[in-house]
Amino acid sequence: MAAISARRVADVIIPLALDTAYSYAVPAGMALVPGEQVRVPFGPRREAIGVVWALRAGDPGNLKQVIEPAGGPVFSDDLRSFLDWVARWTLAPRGSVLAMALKRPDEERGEAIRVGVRLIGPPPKRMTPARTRVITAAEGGLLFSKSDLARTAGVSAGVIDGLVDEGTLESCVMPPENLFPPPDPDNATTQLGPDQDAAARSLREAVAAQTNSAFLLEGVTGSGKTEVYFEAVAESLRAGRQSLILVPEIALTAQFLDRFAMRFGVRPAVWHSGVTGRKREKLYAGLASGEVRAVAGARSALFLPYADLGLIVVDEEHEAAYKQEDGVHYHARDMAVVRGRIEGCPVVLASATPTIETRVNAAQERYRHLVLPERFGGRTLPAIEAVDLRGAKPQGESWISPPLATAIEETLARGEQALIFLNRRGYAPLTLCRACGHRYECPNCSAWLVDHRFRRALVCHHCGHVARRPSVCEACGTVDALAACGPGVERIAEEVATRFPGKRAITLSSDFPGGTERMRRELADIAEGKCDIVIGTQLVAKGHNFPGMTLVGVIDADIGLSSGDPRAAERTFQLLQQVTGRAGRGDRAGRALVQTYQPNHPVIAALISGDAERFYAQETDNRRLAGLPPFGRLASLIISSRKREEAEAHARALARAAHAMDLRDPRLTLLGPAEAPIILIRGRYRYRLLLKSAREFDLQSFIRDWLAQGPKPRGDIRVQVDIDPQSFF
DNA sequence: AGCACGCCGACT
DNA sequence: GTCGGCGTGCTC
Repeated sequence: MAAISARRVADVIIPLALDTAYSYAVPAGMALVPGEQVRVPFGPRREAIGVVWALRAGDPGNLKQVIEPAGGPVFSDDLRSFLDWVARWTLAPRGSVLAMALKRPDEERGEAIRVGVRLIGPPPKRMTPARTRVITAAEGGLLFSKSDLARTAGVSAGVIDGLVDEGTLESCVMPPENLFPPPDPDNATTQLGPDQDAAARSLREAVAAQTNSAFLLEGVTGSGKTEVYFEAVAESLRAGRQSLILVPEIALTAQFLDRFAMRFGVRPAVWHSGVTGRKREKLYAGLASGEVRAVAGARSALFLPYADLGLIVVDEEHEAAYKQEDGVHYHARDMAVVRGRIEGCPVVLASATPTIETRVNAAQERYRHLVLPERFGGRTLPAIEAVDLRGAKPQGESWISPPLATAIEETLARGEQALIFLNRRGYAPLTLCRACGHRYECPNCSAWLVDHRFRRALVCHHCGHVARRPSVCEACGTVDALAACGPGVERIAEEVATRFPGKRAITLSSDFPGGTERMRRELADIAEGKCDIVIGTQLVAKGHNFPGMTLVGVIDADIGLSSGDPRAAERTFQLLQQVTGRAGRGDRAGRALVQTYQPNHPVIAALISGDAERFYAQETDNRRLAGLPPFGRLASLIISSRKREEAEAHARALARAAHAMDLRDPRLTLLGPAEAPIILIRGRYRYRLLLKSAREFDLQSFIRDWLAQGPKPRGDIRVQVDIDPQSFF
């Protein structure tokens, strides 16, 4: 009938750093649908697997032909629109964005055949105790996997083989294990409080309506946010649709998965970049078929090919881990909102400390704001006091002020635990020579080298450069004249050891020797009260629970306040709020002492007064006045090269190009090159040019033009664009 | 990302 | 003469 339709052309995107779709002739008789994966010839002697972005009738001319369909999940219209949108927003080639969704499962190996056995025949002629146990365990004729049956009967696999030979057991092929048992929406065991219930009802209604909307679900730790959004997940399950719960990388813990299992009877499918091999294949297949109903995943889970997405939750939406800073630069929280809009499903952003961006979106009613006002257990917040270091400066090599030292003594005397927080790894942030004043700087980044006494090394915290800690000054040759300046957690540990002899102290930082396993054991020890003092970096502020801490001491609350980042104040406030919030046990409120040279700084003052709302209001005003996000836009151009001079020269050339284009537009400011330090990451020198513009100005088209008209990167130079998180409603 | 082409210096 | 270093540009 329709012989003409045989002349079809497929526009294919290849998962490489290419933005253009390439057209291929579809051979007569090959059935293809848009979104299907295909194998195509690519270049003189290469084949590639790409995705059919569009199919159209047309003259194939002398186009190359599609080789064959390549199997795997079909990329839905929604998913392709989403990938197009992300590519446009991030100014990345579409192929690069596709590559994030198309990490091909490893070449499929044949399904491993699992052997199962079943009781069928008469007992064997010769009975033994081991054989009796097996027969009893296999009672009922059900199919058991060989290894399971051997384990439950307490015998070795040989006994089972013997029974198969006797004809008592029959061996057969096990059906493949169901890796993704369906969660049960009606498995709830706990009752929600009235506030939780009201919030849950709003979310359930939005999920049931199957239309797009965004929510900010705000509630302090312990207010039961998770239980509330679990109700939205349950509603999505009842509707037969899929749910995605995005969590910051560190939060994909057994703890979270068990909590999910408690509510739904089974754990959710898990996604992060470490999921490989057969697990990954199965997840892809299960997502495409709709069999996988709930996924908990890190930010990259946002790009998976869901068959029918009914809900996206972004847990801890304020977490910086949602921002991807290499390859395609994107913010998963914001892209989640966009995917929800395209898929037509609700998006829930949950946090105890929402970002300013999200607060503003809620205040402007782009997001619906659901608030859980109370701590569920009714636990009181700790009393927070400032220790003004201008008056109570510790003497000499000491960093613990007299008031803090006294508080620690009192705490230990009551047999309770104390947490000492300093967000600085290593022993000392600066090393200099007492004889000539020479400062040890990173040869790559011009940052100070941090003394790591435990490792006997000077380390750059920007690029990871490591040098042996010298005994002779590299500048003047004086022997043993190096002086450590300022404290890191290792140095605090040293002070704790001399001040509180006989007490057990543990230092927790990302340098923790012995890996995750040892860290887990130490954390368990802390929870059981086997430790008196914990000293830690921001690692102790998130994730791990310290049930018995009654005192928190902050050694230097001013760290982070003077950085040029527009989010520095907000981040510092949230970090300090989280860590001081660790003080207190179930039975009574704790106490937090915060050492600072700037007790009147808005961040410190807000922390002490506990008036977070006032702080956020002030900070929002500041952002508005300064034209910073979310009221203005920020973007960075990241110029990177293996050669430092190349990166620097290109940054200068781009800055000159901006002036040549007469872009001294008052709406747009170019910061740098002087303001930005060069840092070395994974062997490449990175240079950031910051661009600031007024809200209505189209930063993206400007950058696109600018990059098109400015100097072309030559050789090894790469230019990447990082558009600041925004609102999309 | 590959892969070819091309233009240079060092070798059988 | 040609082998191979890697800088540049293209892939329907």
